[in-house]
Amino acid sequence: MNNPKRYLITSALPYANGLKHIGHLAGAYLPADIYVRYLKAQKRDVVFVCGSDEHGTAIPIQATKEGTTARAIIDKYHPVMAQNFKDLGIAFDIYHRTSDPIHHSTAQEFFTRLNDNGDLEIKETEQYFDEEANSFLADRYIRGTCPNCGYTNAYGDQCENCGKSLSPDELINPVSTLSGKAPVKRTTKHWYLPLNRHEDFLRNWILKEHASDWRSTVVGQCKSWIDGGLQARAVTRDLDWGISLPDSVEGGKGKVLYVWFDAPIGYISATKQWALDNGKDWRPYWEDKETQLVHFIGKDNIVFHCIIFPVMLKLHGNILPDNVPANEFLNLEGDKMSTSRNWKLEMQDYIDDFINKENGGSQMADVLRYYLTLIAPETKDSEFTWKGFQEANNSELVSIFGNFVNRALVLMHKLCKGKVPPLHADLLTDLDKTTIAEFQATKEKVESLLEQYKFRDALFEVINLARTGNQYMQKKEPWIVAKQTTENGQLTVDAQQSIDNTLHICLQLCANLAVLINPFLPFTARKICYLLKVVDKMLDWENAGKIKLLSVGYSLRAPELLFRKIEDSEISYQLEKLQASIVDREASDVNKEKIMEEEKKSETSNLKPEIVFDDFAKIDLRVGTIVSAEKVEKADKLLKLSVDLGFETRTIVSGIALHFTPEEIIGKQVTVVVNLAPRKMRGIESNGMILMAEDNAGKLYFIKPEEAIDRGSTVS
RNA sequence: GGCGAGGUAGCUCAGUUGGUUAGAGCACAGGAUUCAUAACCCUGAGGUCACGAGUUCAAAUCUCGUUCUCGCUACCA
Repeated sequence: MNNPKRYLITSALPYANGLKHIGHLAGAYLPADIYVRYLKAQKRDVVFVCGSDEHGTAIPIQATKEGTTARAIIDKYHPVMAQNFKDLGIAFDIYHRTSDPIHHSTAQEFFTRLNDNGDLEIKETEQYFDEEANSFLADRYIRGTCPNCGYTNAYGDQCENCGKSLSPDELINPVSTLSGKAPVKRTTKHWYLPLNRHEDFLRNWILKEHASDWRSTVVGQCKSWIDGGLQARAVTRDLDWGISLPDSVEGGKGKVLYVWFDAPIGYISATKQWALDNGKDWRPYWEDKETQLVHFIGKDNIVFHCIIFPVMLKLHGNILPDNVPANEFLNLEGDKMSTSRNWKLEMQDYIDDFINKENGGSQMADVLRYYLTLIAPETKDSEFTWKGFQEANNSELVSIFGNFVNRALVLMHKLCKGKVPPLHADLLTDLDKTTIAEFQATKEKVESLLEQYKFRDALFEVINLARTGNQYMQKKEPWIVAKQTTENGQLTVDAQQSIDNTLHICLQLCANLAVLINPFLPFTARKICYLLKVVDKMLDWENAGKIKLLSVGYSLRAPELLFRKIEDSEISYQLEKLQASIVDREASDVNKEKIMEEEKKSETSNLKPEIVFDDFAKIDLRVGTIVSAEKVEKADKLLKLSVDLGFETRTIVSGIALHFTPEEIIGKQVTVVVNLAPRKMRGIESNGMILMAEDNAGKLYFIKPEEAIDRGSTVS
């Protein structure tokens, strides 16, 4: 969109169940903030919204973990996250929260409109129900054995141990965390968003219209989803934490909006609240086609912001995003960042260790902003290393940028009496002119790159201008020129004029640097303004490229350093701290194992319901011998076995391929449930089930007779 | 297993529609300098563009295969 009337910029709503790390910052918040600061410096009409995502089942779960209420959890994390962003210079126009009444009403209205228009479908499904607690169970309230790694305490939506995402049906031996009992299946009614109806729209909109201006990772992932077949997606849940369905909806009692549905609507309600606070009208931002909507997110959020939310917006009659510049992931010191594995650098930790220290201050926020922009995962996963952080600071921010500003000010005080020297226009050399021309050239490059969301390259251009400044100063050598004195020790007129021109240009360059660096390093830009004794208004983007930002004869402040060096000791401290967190984690693993053991014990007292002998007798167990085994094609975990039971040889499909190779199990005797109803897996009919035992580590063992016995022997 | 993104100098990354000797910054080496935070400036070294075929006058770039990393997704009685 060329020259839109107004901009609406969003950053992914962080989930209010814990502190966020610098991967989140680099992915969704920092680039958005840079973009917004750039637009605002251009005096564009722009609103930057974000807020805490406070619904979903992880919140009450976290509450249980911390022994408190869901409300207390969000009230605890929301202000901390808001403060973290503020400390790091992320300047949202509003940092809202989805627990706010205005959000509840907005989300309910949104649902109602879609429902009234017939854009939702209602389906009845079976879901796990806890009879004792008299409640349907959200995925997170069901725990059981992970089918992937055998971890016995996996959640219904994801296994914390191996990270695999699950559905409750996949869990082995599911247990309700409310009562500790095994849940039962019960029918329930839910509203669905039929994405499948919108395939043509999505194909056209993403794969055609935005094939070239969206990032390839984003288009690729969307294509993958669309080609995979779009499914109707449940919009409601049986849960008590979240946004209730409107009372007017029949059969909606006890149900809430699924968090994925309400969260992005949070962008809208945040805009409403901002408008209320500022006496504005929120509607044009979401309804006028001349608004450019941009969502900044991490790659894990692509599907929601490019497929699901746009469908919702279209149905509801809102504008669609103009771009969704999703970032890839940021790794840390050679490994993926992960909250559960404790391998991370939280914003709070950085703030504590670098900003809120004696030698810290908000300049240190800019250092992090600088390095994260430098290594931003714009096209592929990238890596944060403490060594890289130190080098970026010491050899670029300190040595090139900070040093240029400092030497310009120091020389000015020494050679120009602390005042901005005049510019003798008739004496400008070619070098002076080309250097001045660089101001404007850099401005244009930065603009062009920022508008393509290429933040890393844009920042490089600014630093490069500082580098140009150093080169310029080196060639002009004002400190040498200052030695051209007359016999009585006075500086010659020529020499003074040369020095005047050189330093005038260097100082104007400093002012330009402040304007250009402002979107990236806002604290630094303001500090330069302070040193140059100009008001922040100078930072308006239209001033970039100009040579008349500072008035001749104006006296400036004594130089102060913009950045300090980061010592080796600070880096090694951080590395040790990171290593220590793993040790902690291992210690907590030991605890986890203890917990698991205790849970195992409690499982023995929490057995499955009692059955009578007849129930057991229904099961026909036989001993058989595996005569052949092969991997099932297109399945990682399945082996197709032929088992000789004496009276017949059967085909049985078993999910043990990750534990055993076909060769090593041929000839083994096994125990088989022979009267289990046949079931097709990956197109192959399985006629029975091999009995396996599983240890704490998730390792599988065959249940078999101590000595080889006749095939077909019964087991009872 | 399927799909998507990626693999380019020691490190972090660029390489537009295939077109001379593949680029930048940092780190490294040598030189110069001293206004400046042992900073700056100049010069240099460095890469079988993951691997193997193919198309072409010409391939980092296009096609096919192999392999590794990350993400999404399927199979688990």
